[in-house]
Amino acid sequence: MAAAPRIAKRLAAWWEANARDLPWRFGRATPWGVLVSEVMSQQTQMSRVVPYWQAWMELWPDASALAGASTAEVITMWGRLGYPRRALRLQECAQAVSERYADELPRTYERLVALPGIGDYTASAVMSFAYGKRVAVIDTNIRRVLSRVFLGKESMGGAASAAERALANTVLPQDPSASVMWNQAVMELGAVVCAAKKPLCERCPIAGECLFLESGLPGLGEKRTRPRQRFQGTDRQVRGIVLNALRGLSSEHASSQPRTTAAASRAHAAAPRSLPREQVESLWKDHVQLDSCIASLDEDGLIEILPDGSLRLPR
DNA sequence: TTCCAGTCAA
DNA sequence: TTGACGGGAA
Repeated sequence: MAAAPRIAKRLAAWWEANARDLPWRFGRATPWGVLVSEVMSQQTQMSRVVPYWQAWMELWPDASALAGASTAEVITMWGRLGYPRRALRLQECAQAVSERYADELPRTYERLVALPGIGDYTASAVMSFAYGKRVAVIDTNIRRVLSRVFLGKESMGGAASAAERALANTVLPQDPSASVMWNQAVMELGAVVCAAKKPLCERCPIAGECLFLESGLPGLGEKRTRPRQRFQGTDRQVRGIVLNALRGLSSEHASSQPRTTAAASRAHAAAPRSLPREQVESLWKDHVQLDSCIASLDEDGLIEILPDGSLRLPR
């Protein structure tokens, strides 16, 4: 770890020259905007997040604005970002911030992590990126980079171990401002250079300090997470199909892309229509699975089932 | 096929 | 600790 200060210096220079120009970076977003970007980025590539974040923040610039939106509109604006329960949690989070904290995002980790949909990563990211506090951020990129550089091996799957957290805290620069840049730079390096399967070591600013490279990339690409569930034919796919059909109902201008402000206004004004049972059944051949998914969507609060069996987004 | 700025419930 | 939870890109 003695090399950490030297690595931090190289990384800082690399960050200054190579940081992607994302709209919520470089002090251009409010703390709430930063939080929204982090929630949208959970398990989702940044490149896909940008247009959604811009449309979202234009429509709902602060927590109280989002708190006052209809659930149907929130789900519609979430579009095809994936994991739509995140949209529900984000609105619940907005309502909590609006009501409990007078529309001002809390400034402590403990209060942030207590909000709906905000876990350890997002709370830490907001503390660091929005408030400039010295907090170790632990995400999949940082875990991979730190494990490779300082331990010379791949990080294991599953939850971050105590050892990983200790490492992250040990190598984090003492100066708060430097710690923020460190978090962002390490994360960025993991995203664009120190990739999971094909690291671009020839373009890495700290290749000369990397124990993993020095050891010959032992176990690179080795399966270290449990096998992922196939998507085709799963409940996740069916849920997505049902939800997408309902999203298309909210307004005549519905689309899978982030809508314009004007179109969003019309969606807000229009009462969400419902999808007749007959059309619901045409969505998926296996009706047992279909009904199971409809029930789970209902339990999640993502849809409503009307007495006649038709479906709609919650009002 | 795998991976991606994770969170939550069981 | 494990499984469920979207969808798209390489």
